[in-house]
Amino acid sequence: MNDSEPHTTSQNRTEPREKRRLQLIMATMRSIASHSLSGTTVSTVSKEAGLSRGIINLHFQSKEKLLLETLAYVVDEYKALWETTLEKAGNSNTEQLTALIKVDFHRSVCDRDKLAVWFAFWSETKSRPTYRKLCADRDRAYDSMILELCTQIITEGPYSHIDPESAARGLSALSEGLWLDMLANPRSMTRKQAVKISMANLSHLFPKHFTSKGEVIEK
Amino acid sequence: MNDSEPHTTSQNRTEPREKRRLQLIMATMRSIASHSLSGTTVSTVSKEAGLSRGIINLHFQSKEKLLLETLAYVVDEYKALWETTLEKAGNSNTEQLTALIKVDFHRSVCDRDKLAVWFAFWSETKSRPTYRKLCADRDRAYDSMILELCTQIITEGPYSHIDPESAARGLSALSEGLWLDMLANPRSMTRKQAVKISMANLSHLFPKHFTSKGEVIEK
DNA sequence: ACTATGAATGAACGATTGTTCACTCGTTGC
DNA sequence: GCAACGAGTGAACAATCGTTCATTCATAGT
Repeated sequence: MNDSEPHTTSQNRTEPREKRRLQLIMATMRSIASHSLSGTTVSTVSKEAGLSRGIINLHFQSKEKLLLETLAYVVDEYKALWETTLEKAGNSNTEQLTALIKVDFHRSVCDRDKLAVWFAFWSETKSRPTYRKLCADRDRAYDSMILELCTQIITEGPYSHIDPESAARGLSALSEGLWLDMLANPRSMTRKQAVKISMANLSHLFPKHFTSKGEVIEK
Repeated sequence: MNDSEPHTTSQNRTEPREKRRLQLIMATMRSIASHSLSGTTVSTVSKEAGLSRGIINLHFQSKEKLLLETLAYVVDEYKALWETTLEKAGNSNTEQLTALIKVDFHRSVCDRDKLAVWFAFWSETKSRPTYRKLCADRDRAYDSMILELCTQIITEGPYSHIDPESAARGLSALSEGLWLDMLANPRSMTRKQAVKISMANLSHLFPKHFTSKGEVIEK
């Protein structure tokens, strides 16, 4: 009786509040990925969700708040994956750093729709302080953790010629650059290649800790 | 007599065609930087240029074409700087690679308005093939040159364990990631630091060719 | 000094934007 | 089975979008 509901299996007329909100956030990500941020309107999102235009103002007060919650969603998801992965990883600095790198290229992070969302908001941080605040939230935790690991590994090495700050910033910048390549040129940059490049970089930076094949050298 | 003309010194009523076009492209870059791409309208651009709304359709047929020419402008400027720098640089592979890295952090490339333009369009490449084509134009020349240099240096080293392709892609990804940091967080990432990080990376990658202080090792 | 030229303007257009709200309709409790 | 509730709808709104074009005005040629 009810046909052609895009992207949702069961389309009950009334869904639990939280489920609808998530559905709309997903639709927003798809819209940003396929129409870009400047082309994303209330119409494109609601059409993507298979619902009416009014639904967005019902569940989020405005389009702007929907966009903010969409950004918050990918930020929170990244942070959550990041934390659980770090807990599961071994206690050694090398294992933790390896885990951190691999999270960056985890399937759920490198989803093309999500990458489009990241860069859409990143590119607007200069003019929109609210976006910058949310992105900075992610950066802070990530940067301080990676800096701590680099500092400890440099002491362990010892790698007396390496500046911890520069090493840490270089590592995170490399991940971001590889993300951009995956977004802009997915055919020539896969998750697998990105991991390979990142781990190779680690082995050149800390040759006493990482092999050129991306393996960790046990003590 | 004639007061408050934004961003232009002499504001003759009629300017040469090419001068006006450039003025509008500059205004577009400032608008993208301060209002973001999704917030850039014909009104914001013309206001930034201190001219009327109709001026855009007069000199460019449409807003879309103005945006495309703005992207083409930064692409061409980057390529031109890139080529002249390469010509001026020494003949050795190390000097050329160093020159290539330094171009990426040249003052005119890392101008914050231009970085905003780069990322604004990059973030839309997924949904706009026209943008992707222009960006890919830059990438092609850059990537093939950097790959060639890496291949030769690896042979010279020799660095038998390094994959040229991965090394080249890692280098360009690092530059892109550092650009993003300069855009999103200009206080903690300066051009000077970016060069330092890039050159340090080079010294870890090719230790027989580059010192840890960013100097080239002469044969 | 006067006219011809074309660059620049800005009011007006239809289309589309985000938002509102009177309404419809499925669900739940009695 | 019926009434009460609330999630969802979509026509209508003012505002703004990109674009058009008759008009204005500075400049150059005679």
